[in-house]
Amino acid sequence: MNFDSLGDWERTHDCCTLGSDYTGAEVILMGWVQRRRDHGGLIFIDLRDRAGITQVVFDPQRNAEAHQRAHALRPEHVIGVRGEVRFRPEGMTNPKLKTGEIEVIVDEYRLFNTSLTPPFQVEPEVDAGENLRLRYRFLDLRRPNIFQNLRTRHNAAQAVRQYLNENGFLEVETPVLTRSTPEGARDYLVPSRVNPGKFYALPQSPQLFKQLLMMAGFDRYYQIVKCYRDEDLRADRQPEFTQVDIEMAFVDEDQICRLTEGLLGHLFEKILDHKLQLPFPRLTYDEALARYGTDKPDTRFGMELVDVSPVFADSNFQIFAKLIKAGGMVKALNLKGQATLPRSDLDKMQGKENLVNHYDIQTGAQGVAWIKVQETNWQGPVAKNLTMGEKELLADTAGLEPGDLILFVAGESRVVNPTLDTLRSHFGRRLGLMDNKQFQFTWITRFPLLEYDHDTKRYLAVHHPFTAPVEEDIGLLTDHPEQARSRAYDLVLNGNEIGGGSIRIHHHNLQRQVFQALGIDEEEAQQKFGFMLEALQYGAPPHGGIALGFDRLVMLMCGATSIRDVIAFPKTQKAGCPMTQAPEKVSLEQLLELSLKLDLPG
RNA sequence: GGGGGCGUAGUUCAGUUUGGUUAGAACGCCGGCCUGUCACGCCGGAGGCCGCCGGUUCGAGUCCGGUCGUCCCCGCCA
Repeated sequence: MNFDSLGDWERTHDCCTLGSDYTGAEVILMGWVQRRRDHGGLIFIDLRDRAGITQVVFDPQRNAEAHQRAHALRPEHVIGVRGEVRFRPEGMTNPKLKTGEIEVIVDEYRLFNTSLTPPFQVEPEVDAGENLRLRYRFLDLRRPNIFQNLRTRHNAAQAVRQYLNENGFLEVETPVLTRSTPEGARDYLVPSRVNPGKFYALPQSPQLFKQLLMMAGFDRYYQIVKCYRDEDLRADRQPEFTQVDIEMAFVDEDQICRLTEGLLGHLFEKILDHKLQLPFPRLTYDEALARYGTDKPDTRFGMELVDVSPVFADSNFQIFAKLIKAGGMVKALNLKGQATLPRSDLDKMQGKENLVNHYDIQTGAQGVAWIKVQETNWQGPVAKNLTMGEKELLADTAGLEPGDLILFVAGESRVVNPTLDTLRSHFGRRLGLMDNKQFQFTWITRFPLLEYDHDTKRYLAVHHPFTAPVEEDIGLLTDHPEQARSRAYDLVLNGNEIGGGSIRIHHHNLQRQVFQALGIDEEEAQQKFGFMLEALQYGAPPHGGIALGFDRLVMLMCGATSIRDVIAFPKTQKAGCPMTQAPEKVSLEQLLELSLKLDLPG
């Protein structure tokens, strides 16, 4: 096959622009062959570029040679055409195309390149397995739907920059090769050739650097930045991901929340033409857990959890009564009007195995009890064991009406809450209460500062070790560290954690006190965070910030269900890239240079 | 580390429950015909290590064990 060179051709338009007001114009278009409809006589080509599709026509009477050659065109061949824009004949317009009123009749055509038959069809409606799509990502990215997502991502990044620039923020880059920090996620490590036996770590976030920028007096910093965490993947987790990282000096929680709300308001208006309701509602961590069973509630729908322990504490329903006496609780989920739910669905909630298999509940819950509330009687095994008074109390507490189905889970809070959270999400989705055109933000505040880790038998920072405790709780650090609340906040959107931050510690003594509570002794603190402790002694201003998960945010804005759909070249669940085959072995020479020796199991 | 789903033509899938002729469909691909199609149409054709290894069996796509890949989830993710 002979290829043509570009020659002196310059594109005049993209494949989305031309319409009836261009008729008669001579244009040059370039792009990929989407489809060929070869009538033997006329040949129609759908020409595609990133902007759209334009139909071009090869007519033997217009140019016999071009028409003859066009028989050989195949999907994904790369061509340029010079021709005239003309109206389509009466009744031949295609309302599905933006350019559907016109077509380009070809006077001259150049074949720039051919394509092998693609492993999957490069069309929006044809689905292909994700592994194949990632292996041939360059083809997958030609499809308009995934390209649109990345365009939205680009626009979103620009809108973020615009807003923050206008609000006095400086974008500052921080190192990607830095030192390993002992707290938090597993680090990605990079061996140092010039310092044998020593390693850099890729940053889990620019946390320390952005605080140091505040200490440097930069006042307002931001960065759209890659972060790296060597943990297992999920639909909304990649080993490298992007944060909108923000830090401000001389601010408290309110100011950071307001700034974030302004930023997101700007972003949603600019990108989706969607006006957000500001300010966002706030829930304390304790409230969120009580009402939704999770610290990242989906507030697009109600269906809140109700603590019904008082109903059962002294009831004849022995299973529940005993669990409560043992320090447990009974919480309920009132599914309004769902008394018609088939018995089989309820049977699938009985027993650990059923819950795992049918509801993806892996909390260790033994089962879910239920009552179907009818006009005259209440159905279900629980109802029989309740007195009239208990029934009244229950109806009152849970707002029961005829036609309702109420689900109960009893036990320790760490089982009850996540179980009901999963059930609430399950039915929220199933009953169509999760409208992904709706964007419900919620702040979650007042997280615990520390939590006890049973494995390492010490306290760990819930957020990170530089988070300030609530002032009146500082006294608790020595004797009841688990009771101290933090000045941390998360931002939740439709049940997804899309951001989090805190007011930081800016006093040397308090930082040492928190390290102490974390079981980090003076020597270790000096060795690992010495530079930070030092900086705190040279006039550190009050400061705080937030980091937004940019991938998740864009995912939700695009209506996607995985952040892989908004990342150009994402990784699979085993953190591999099917296209480049990364990660891959390296040569012995490379290892030697780094003073490394492999010691593989098996 | 653990639980669950999937793996069959280039692709998306059916077939596996209950083992038994030559493993099917659609789209795609190849050849031919076709001057108004746009999911073009019509005729013809090619295309299979049923993920891999082992076992049970007279016989395995189908049953059993293992393994690899992929997806969802738990743990983990300051």
